Parts: sequence; structure tokens; C-alpha cells
Amino acid sequence: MTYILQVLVHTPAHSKLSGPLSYTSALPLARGSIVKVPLGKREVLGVVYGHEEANTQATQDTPAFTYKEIISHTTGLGPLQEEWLQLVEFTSSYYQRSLGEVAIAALPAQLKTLTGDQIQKRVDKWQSKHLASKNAQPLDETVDSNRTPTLSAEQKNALESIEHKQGPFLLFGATGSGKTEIYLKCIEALLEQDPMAQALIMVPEINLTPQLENRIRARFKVQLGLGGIVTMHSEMTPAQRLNAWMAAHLGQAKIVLGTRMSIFSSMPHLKLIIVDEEHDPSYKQQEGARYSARDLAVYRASINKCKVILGSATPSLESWYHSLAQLPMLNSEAKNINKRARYTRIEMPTRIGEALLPELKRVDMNFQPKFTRLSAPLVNAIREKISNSEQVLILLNRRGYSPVLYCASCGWKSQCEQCSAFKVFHKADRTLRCHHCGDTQKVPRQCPTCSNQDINMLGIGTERIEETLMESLSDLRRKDGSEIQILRIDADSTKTKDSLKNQLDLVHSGAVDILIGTQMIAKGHDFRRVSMVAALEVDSALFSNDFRATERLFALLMQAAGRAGRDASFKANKAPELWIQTFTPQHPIFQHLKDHDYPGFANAQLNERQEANMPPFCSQALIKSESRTQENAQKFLNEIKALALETIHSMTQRQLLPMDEHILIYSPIPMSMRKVANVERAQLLIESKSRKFLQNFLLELKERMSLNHQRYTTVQKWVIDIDPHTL
DNA sequence: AGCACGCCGACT
DNA sequence: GTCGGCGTGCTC
Repeated sequence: MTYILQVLVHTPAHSKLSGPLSYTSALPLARGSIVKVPLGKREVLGVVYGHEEANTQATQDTPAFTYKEIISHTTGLGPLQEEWLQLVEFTSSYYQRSLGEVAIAALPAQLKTLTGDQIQKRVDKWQSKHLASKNAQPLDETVDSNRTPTLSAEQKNALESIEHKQGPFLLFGATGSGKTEIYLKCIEALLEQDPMAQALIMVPEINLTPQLENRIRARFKVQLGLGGIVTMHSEMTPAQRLNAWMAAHLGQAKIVLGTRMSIFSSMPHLKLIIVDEEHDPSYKQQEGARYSARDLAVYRASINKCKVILGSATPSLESWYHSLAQLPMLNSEAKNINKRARYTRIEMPTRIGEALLPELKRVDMNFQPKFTRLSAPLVNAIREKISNSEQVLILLNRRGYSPVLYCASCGWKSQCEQCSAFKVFHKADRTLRCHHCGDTQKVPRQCPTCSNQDINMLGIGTERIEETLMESLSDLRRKDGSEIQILRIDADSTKTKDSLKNQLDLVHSGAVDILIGTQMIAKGHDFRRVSMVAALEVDSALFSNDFRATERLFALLMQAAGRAGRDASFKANKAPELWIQTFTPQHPIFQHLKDHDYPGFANAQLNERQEANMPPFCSQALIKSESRTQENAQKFLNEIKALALETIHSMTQRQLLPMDEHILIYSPIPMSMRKVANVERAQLLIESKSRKFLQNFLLELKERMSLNHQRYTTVQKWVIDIDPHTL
């Protein structure tokens, strides 16, 4: 008997080939089976999507098409489960990519290169190893799994809610309020109740949060054995990824800890999903299928009928909004709408132990001498902390020495020829570097256009702050008379593999007094002896074109402040301090920050978003195009716009859309980074009050586009970004 | 997406 | 004379 299988293969999103392809097979392989199939001259990985008995006679309207036969199917690895396929289907349709692309991208790459036999060997090897480690229950080491901390009343209430309610849960807990302990307790309870159960924990970037992994391993190592806990992130080797994936797929890994990619891990007994720091932008994939792993987590929990916990001290406005049963009414214009709270909010406002909330100090830069980089009050405060053997953390989100070079006599600037950006002066190797295309040149000794010897620097970067501090604190000594140590951590200082970890270890060990860095140091890491955090140059985020910039700044500053004063044994008789240098100290964000009032901030933001009809009060999609010329990039989008208007008209006529303007098509504009590496970029924003209508509309728009596919040749590349993060 | 075929520029 | 650029076209 011959069967015809529909197989998902990695085919492009916008083409005739975007659907499942048909192959013949001697076996009626189950949906979800992993197979190898021929495609053109290649042999590719595929996932069986369905099968039917072959019709011996080709029907009239389907001309006989000679299908190729599948090459092999992977024994030893059972089929991917129905819920997993459903997640793939949803991702594919919601984010407008082909089923095959989503499915194959979600599988470990080694499945493509290894033969069926090789995979079988891996499975056998893995299973015997796993069994061995299971039998040898480690009595070794100083595992203190029984030593679980006593829970606060807040934590007890939180656990009770999670146990008795349905969720999804928004765990809104201050930094240091013990969210991690809640996660661990939930997993504990789950495994106790069902030893087969699997839990998925997602974190924004695993290398920035090794503490969580350590705590999970410490807590569950004995119970689960080595293979019971696996991690998944992009820095693992292909072999490691395959192993972790198999462990999860075969049900032996009970805990999967990973970055956004792990939302697609095959977990047949998935019973709990946790999204830590759910507000973090890195949950949004920026390539291929541009999914939000956080949103998919909520969806996956609903199809798996399992619980999902979104945790954050500064939730995304979307999640916050979903946790409200009623909109706040702070402005007269705001409408008080009663709505359904989709998420159950659980609050844990109190920091555990003696840790005090940071105190906000604003330096009004309007009253500082012109071009001041580090204000006198800030420098004095730093001196005081250091001489008191405390650590200081300085945040500046700009690496390099100076972001722009400028010639005062002719007006030359260090513009990158290939990008709409300036080349940044890096003093360490005396180069001018473009941070967008990577182009690097030696720094000119004189102005390239007028030969003026005197080139000015505009603005500051982390390198320059490091230098400035070294100079202004050169006389300062530690209590024991030794020299103070300043360390800079940014993408430049952490190029080699373990350098980030090594540098962070230096901070933890106390060898460093002042740590200067970009955003990367604000995430996750506990610097226990840090008693002061200073943020420089924050104003640009307050006046950005991107409506989410304020939200991101607030989260960053709250998170940075949370780095400080976490050491219970650190006898801080004073609260830790968060210093901000700003030209707009009266900006409302700072009042909320001072009061540690996230709800106040979020509610004010929600009111603004409501008035301006921005997310979460509308859904957005962004079509981006790339071309040699800006004109062509926009020309393409104008064609799309015309097609979109036609589509709306037609859909309205067919009553697929309501009569009034439910879909709003803006006009093409250059992207905020309009040129990168000599490629001009433009974008077209599409908006709707209704997520469902927007989806339906985009589906039909895409269909119409593929009908006249050959027409779109003016453009090199185009993509649809659903729920874009940055505009 | 890959991968081939195919037709024009600078090199062993 | 070949190597190799990326435009065009095809893959169940």
C-alpha cells in the first residue's frame, strides 16, 4: 500500500511553496513524525503533517503529479505531539510565516545533518546514560535541597492563588521579593503531584542570569538527576542542543530552562510554564518568524491546559493591561472601561530581608556647568561610597569614547558612508567604528575635508566615562590604602567567550569598586555590595519617537536600582541610592520611580496610550522593505498600500470586515535607522482596534500579494512584523 | 530558503 | 582563455 504524506519542510513564507508538500510513503506515518525527504537536489528535514491513502486514479481536476518518496523516518524519536503542532500552526498563521519554516526552525539543527541511524544511536546512548545516572542516586555533595527558606506571608498567598486559580498569572513582585522561590515552589509542587510532569522556565538571556540556573540545579539535582534539568539557548553547541532537545522530547527532562527559543521545545508532559522578567524585549524574536515567546507561552499554556506564570517587577504594559478588570482613570480624557481581566495578578511588593528600597537622587543638569559629564554631586557621592568600601554601578547606554567627531571649522561629522548613523570614536584602538555596519577606520589626525587639526568630540560613551572617573578619582584610595579599581563592561570588553563571566566574577569578588557598563549589566545580576547605581544620559529615551521608550527606560532604571542593596548581610544602615542625571527632573517618570510606584507609572502610561490609540488599545503590524534606494523601498510599500486599500474595500463588501474603518493603513516612511550597510529601509504601519480583523486582513493581503508576486522586484527584501516592538 | 543555471567582468 | 559576481527560476 502506498500512502501520500503531507510534509512540512523549510520553505519560504511568501511563495507557492509555502504549504506542506506531498510525498509517497510505504507507511502511514503518524502526524508529527520526523522524516527526511528529497527537495530539489537536497535532502531536507520534514515533519509529517497528515497522510492519506494514495488515489490510484488521478482525478480530473488534479493532474497526476509524480510525488517523490520520503527517504527515511526517524525511529526512536516518537512523533511530535498534537499540541506542539498546534503551537506551530498558530505561530505560522499569527506571524505570517510558512508552517514548514516555523516547524523546522523549532527543531535542533543536528536532526538535519545526522542520519536516522546516527540519531537512533544518540537516543540509545542518551537513554543508557540517563538510566545510569538515575540508578546512581547521588548521595554525594553538599546538596541542601531540604533547606528551603521560610516563606513570607506574601509568598504564601501567591502560592495559594496559583494553586487554586486558573491563570494566566501575572506575578508582579518587586526585585528581591522572592519571585524565584515562587517558581521553585510551583515546580516542586508539580513534581510531587505528578513525577512525569515537565516544567518550562524561560529567561531573557541565560548568560546574564546564571543564578537562576544554579538555584534550580541546587534544588532539584538530587530528585531529578543530571538529565532531569536541561538548558536551551543559542550559545550551546549543536550536539548540546540535540541532547537537550531529546531529553525534553523523550520526557526525561522534567525542567527545561531556556531563552525564547525554548518555547518551541517538545515537551510531551508540559504542565507549567514560567516566563521570568516577562517584560524583557529579548522575548521578541527579531528574525524569521518574529514571534513573542511570552505571548506564545500564554497560548501554549492554553492549548496544553496548563498554568503559566509571567513574572516581573515592571510588567510590560500589555500584561499589566491584561491583569486589570478596569482601566484607571487618571486624566479627564481617559475613559473608564470595565473589562475582563485576562490575567490573574498576584502582587508581592515587599523586598525580603533587611534590604531597603533605593532612594532616588536627581541631578538637574540645567544647573551644572555646560558640558558636564559627571556632575559634582554625583562624583562626591561616588567618593563617599568608595571610601566606605561600597560598590558603585554606572549605567550609560553608549559604548565607545565619543559617539560623534565634529570639525568646528567646516562642519564635518564622522558620518558613516554606508549607514544613516555616525561612526563612534573608540579611543582604546584609536578607531572610528560604525556600530551598525561594522565599518572601521583609523581615527583621522585632522579633519578629512578641511585639514583642521582640531577635531571636537560630541557626547560621551562608556570608555570616556571610565577615563574621566579615573582622572577625577585618582587621589582616592580604599580604606586599606590600595588603589581603587574601575571596570568597564560592554560589548567591546566582552568579545571573547568567557570574558563577561570573568568580569562579573571580578565584581562579585569585590575586586572592583566601580562598574561602568551598558544595559547588559542592569539585567539579572545581583551585585550584592553595590549600594549606589547612577544612570547617565537618560533624557533621549524620554523624548524618543518610539512610544515604548519610556516604558523601557522605567523598567531599566527599576531593574538597575534593584541590583543594589541585595546583600542581607551587608550592613546598610542607609538605603541604597539610585542617581539620575537629567535635564528634565520634573518628568513624571521620576516621581513614580522615586515612589517605586510601578502601578502609578503603568496606569499613567495606559491613559496616554488610550488617548493616542496605541497598543495595547490597538494591534499593529509593520511591513518593512529594503532596497538600494529609499524611493524603491517606499514605492514597493505604496503598491502594498494600494493593494491593502483594495483588500479592505473588497473584504468590507463581502462583509468580512465591518463597514467603519477598522483597519488603518498609514503611509510608507523611512525607518528610524533609514540606511544600514548601504541598504535603504522603509516601513508601512497597519493598525486595527481588533487583533482578529487585523489577522484576517493580513492573511488576505498576503494572498493577494502572492498572486502578483512577480511584480515586486523593486525591492530586495520585505517582511511583516506582527506586534512590532520598535517603530 | 537553498541550489542551479546563465550570462558578463578581472584574473591565475 | 577560466573564476565568480548575483539575477532568475524551480523545488512535492
